[in-house]
Amino acid sequence: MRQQDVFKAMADPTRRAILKRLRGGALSAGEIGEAFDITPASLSHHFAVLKRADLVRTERRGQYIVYSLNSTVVEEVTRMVLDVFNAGGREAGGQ
Amino acid sequence: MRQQDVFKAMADPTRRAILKRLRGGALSAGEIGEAFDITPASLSHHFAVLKRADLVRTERRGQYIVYSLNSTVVEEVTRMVLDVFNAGGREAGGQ
DNA sequence: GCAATATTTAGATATTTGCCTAAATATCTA
DNA sequence: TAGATATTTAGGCAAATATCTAAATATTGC
Repeated sequence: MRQQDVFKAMADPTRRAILKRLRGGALSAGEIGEAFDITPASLSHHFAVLKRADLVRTERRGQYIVYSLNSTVVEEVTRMVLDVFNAGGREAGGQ
Repeated sequence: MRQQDVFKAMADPTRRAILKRLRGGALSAGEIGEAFDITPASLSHHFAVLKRADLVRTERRGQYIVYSLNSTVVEEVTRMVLDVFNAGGREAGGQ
């Protein structure tokens, strides 16, 4: 999980909204897309960014592909934030 | 402190490195710049982004302009991350 | 006040990003 | 296997971003 990918992924409002939609549980790509006025192709691009950052996991369920939050994410992203600002006293660099 | 500005600001590796340089205490623009192979003008642009996100504060000290981390930042940014992933049980939305 | 130093602003250029349409791929059902 | 549905990939365009050089602004010390 690279800091660069994670922060880049979270910098887009649509992607943050996708993550928030997933807080309630796993959803298919189509179900996620219902909330956005954007083509499926563009959505798919955002999914790819979120996956590369390892913020979401996917699983094919028949015809659908189901997305869910990577459950370890909160802790890891929080750690990254603390790393940048040095809270927690560590000096180690996350890059 | 808008989520959009904060996450955008943190998405750039140079800006994260600037923040990390400031963990040790306040530094002038020039002192910060010593660590980067980039023109003062480009640095200044990054400072503006960090200031707009309210991640850093500035103070003129004679000829110099001194940058420091906004000390309330760690808590606020962490709260934003938790908001996106819903840790902490809140439902309220940070936009 | 002038020259020197520090920083920002303006304007230009190259890269990246987000979105679209069209086409490809995967799975289901008849 | 053919047709329908769900999702991704490819290719292109416009807007945003990161960088540069040059010029402007602010402050110090003589």
